[in-house]
Amino acid sequence: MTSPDLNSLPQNYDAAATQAAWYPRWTEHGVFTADAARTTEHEPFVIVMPPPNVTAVLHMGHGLNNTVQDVLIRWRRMAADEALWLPGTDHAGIATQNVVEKQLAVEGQTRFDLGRQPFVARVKTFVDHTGGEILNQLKAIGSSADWSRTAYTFSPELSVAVREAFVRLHEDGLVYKGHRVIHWCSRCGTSLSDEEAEFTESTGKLYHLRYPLAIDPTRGITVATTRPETMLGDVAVAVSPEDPRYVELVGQELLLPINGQRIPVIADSYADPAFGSGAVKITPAHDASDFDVGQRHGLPMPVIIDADGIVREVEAAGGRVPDALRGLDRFEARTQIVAMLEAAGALVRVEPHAHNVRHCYRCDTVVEPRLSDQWFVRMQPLAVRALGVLRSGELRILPERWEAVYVNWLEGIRDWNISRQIWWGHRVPVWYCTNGHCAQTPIVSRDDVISCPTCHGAVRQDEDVLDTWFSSWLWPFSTLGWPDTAAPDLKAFYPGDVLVTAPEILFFWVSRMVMAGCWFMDKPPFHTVYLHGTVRDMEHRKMSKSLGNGIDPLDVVEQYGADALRWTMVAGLGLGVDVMLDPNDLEKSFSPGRNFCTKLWNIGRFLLSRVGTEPVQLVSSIDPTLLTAADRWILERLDQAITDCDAALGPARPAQGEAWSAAERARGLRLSEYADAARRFVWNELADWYLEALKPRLYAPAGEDREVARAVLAHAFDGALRLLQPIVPFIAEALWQMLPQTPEGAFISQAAWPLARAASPASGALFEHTRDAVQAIRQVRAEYHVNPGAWVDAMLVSSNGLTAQLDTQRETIGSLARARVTLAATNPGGASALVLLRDGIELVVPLAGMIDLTKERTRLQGERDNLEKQLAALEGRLANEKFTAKAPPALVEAERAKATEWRARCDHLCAKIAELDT
RNA sequence: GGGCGAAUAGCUCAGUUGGUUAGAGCAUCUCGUUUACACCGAGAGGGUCGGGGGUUCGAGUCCCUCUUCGCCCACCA
Repeated sequence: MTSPDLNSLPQNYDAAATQAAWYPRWTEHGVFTADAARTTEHEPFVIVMPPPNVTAVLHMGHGLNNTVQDVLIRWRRMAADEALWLPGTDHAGIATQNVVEKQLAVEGQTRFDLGRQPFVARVKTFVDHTGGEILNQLKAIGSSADWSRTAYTFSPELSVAVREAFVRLHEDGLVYKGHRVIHWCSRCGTSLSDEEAEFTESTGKLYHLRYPLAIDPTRGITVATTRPETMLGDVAVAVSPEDPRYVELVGQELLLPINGQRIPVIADSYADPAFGSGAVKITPAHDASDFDVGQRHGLPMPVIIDADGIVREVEAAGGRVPDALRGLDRFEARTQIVAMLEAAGALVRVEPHAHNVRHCYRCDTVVEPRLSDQWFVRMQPLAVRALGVLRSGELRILPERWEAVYVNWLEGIRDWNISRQIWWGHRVPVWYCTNGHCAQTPIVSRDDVISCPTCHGAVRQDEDVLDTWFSSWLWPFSTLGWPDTAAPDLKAFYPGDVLVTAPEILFFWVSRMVMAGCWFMDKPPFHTVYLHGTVRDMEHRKMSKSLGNGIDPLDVVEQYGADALRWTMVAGLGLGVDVMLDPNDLEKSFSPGRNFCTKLWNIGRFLLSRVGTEPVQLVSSIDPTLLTAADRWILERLDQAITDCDAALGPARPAQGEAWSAAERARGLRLSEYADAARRFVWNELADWYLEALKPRLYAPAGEDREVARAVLAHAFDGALRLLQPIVPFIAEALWQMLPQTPEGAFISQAAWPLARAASPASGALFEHTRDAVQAIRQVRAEYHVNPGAWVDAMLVSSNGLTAQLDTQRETIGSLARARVTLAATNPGGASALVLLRDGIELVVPLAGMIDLTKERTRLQGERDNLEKQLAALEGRLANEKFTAKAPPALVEAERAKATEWRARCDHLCAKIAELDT
């Protein structure tokens, strides 16, 4: 595709230019586009992107999440799967509405000033103009999603799916309208689900109040509360039926201070005799537990706090709220009521109290439990199926420990409040006849209802919208065409494979997707949930806008390149482990990634300039006898790297049918191990050893051997780039395009994932001796401070049959270690340094005049002492009959062999030390 | 209150069913600009695997316990 001037490649990798050059080409050539028709011949591999909020701005959490997904999808794309990564955005009801409401506030307006239709139109305009920018930002980090399928939870298509799901669940008897206490955010003006009302620990106060007996005000019952303002809505005081202190008071009436209401003392096991006074005030409309008590006892349920958090008589509260308190904010009312209670002598005492208070997950306002009408989904039947697929192995969660959390949540699942009293979202598809005399019940409908089917009068649609998560839980199939079950994409790509996300939304989203998938599609939407860690700063605090400890991924892309960003994410990513980044020192966090790219670039720059553009032979077609020890070694290392990468990443899907076997269940998705294996190959093996060993051959005149060297080199680098492509796609593409064997018009992004060769008898073991020898000579040189430029003599002493083979390595060893290498059958002795290598080979470096006999003796003695200690332990083990009897025979055999070798080494060392002594 | 996880080199972490002399990256120290790379190369130092106890021929790995930290869940007013 490009015909580069290999001699003029810049010394440093130009990330910005490469990204700008290649991303558009990939998309233009449809590299990321999946095709349902091809799934007849290729296994589909599907990841649905967790849709970011449509108004979101890219942060490191997105960077991590999408890098992981991209690595997996690029891996499978190369492995010849029909890989689909389906992107999109979430309309994020409350969050998006809040953003626009803030804009309005600047203009001095509220959404009510605009009215519903104009407000929704305004949000839509806002989203159309500025929303979804995050998807473009994802492109900047190299995300290879199939943008042609970009979905949106509030699109017309997905709206159809949402209605279908609602209506079908209603038909199944799982959607119902309930009148009960729900979590209410008075700032957002809506109810919230249990998951959206987050506990945060706070230190409040516990107020002890005394309610006098109606018949004898000198006696009374003391109750404790953290929310004294709710006392206006108290309808009873509950005591334990078994509590001797109160047994005779059950059935009596108490006088509620301030408003003088008479409330009964009731017996209910909800009251815990061991806590506080053992008596608990009951406010059914403003506490979920109290609501249950109220239901059991048929108590009235006065609502005394309205939707805006203002204290007033809202419902069934006649006379309960004194005029003086009406219209006060709930917290202001608290202060007033406490003062009034104190004045009335009803405040026994106040003490500090640490407890958890629910807050709105969108705006952090203290949640008010409030009785109201809401739509609910009965979750238990759905949860049963979601539990079943985990138990059967059709679904697994990594890291495995999250499976217990998932099970625990599903087993204790409660009904899901899906209605929200906001305007931005899917309208509840229920219509009511406006004719008060008509018998028509609420109409739950897939299609808009224009008139009452019974009286043909006017109808009005339910005012509420649905929880955003009610659209996102359908995401794995609504994005593929559901409810049209004949949709080609749905048939080809459902169920998907892996879901990649953070543990925070396990309940919000993941569990619910599983439930929806099992209910509507009869299959879980994926077989693997991969929960990655959280991006944190150096103090282990979660990165967040409010803490100001965030890192903008686009800054990193600009300063270090997208590949460096991705490398940092992946290389540090142990399974489920948090990623620690330093917002005050980008260099510390991202230089390893950049350095790796620079290194890779320079490996390529040198290698390509030596290999050139002339065609190379296929390695498989080369006569094996022409391969040098180094050639055989690097080919073997490549095979090992491929095996290691495969083992770290896979299996991609359950091998046997649709369920994971116990053996497979915890395997794969070890991204850091994968990155490590690939890096080790290209840097520590290919560059550090093979390239260095090869230099003389590459600079030699043209000939058969140079052709072999070129072929092996090109092949090894090609393999390395393929292994690295999923992590660092830009630089991999740029370099791969310059390899002579790369086909015209091909992209590494869709090239084949490398396969390890079948075991070859031509082993690379000899080159290990070469490396041993080189390292030993270098060690001696460093130890004795030999002038770096000086050449030394080095002798390899081997009395066994390795001599002839070692002879072939003399030149390589010499050039790598700056040594004149000779071979001998016996150690001539003399003033020399000795290093024992493997297989009985000795390395002798005569350093006449340089050697310090005392120092050398100390060094050898240290080595011997250490070895003898290990040997003693080993021989002790071998002398233990229990060990030889019980340990696996193969292990015992290996230990025996080891003992023999160590004994020999010890003897060698002793002999040398003795020689130095004389 | 219940459940779960973590504690291994100065830092961030690997260590697959118990079985080589416990590894990597970064950091540190020494040396080096020899024709790919100083964002590099060569060499080195550094860990009684949180404490204690137990099982076992053998424990970083399994069990108990303690300490510290973290996460999830929960109606104790």
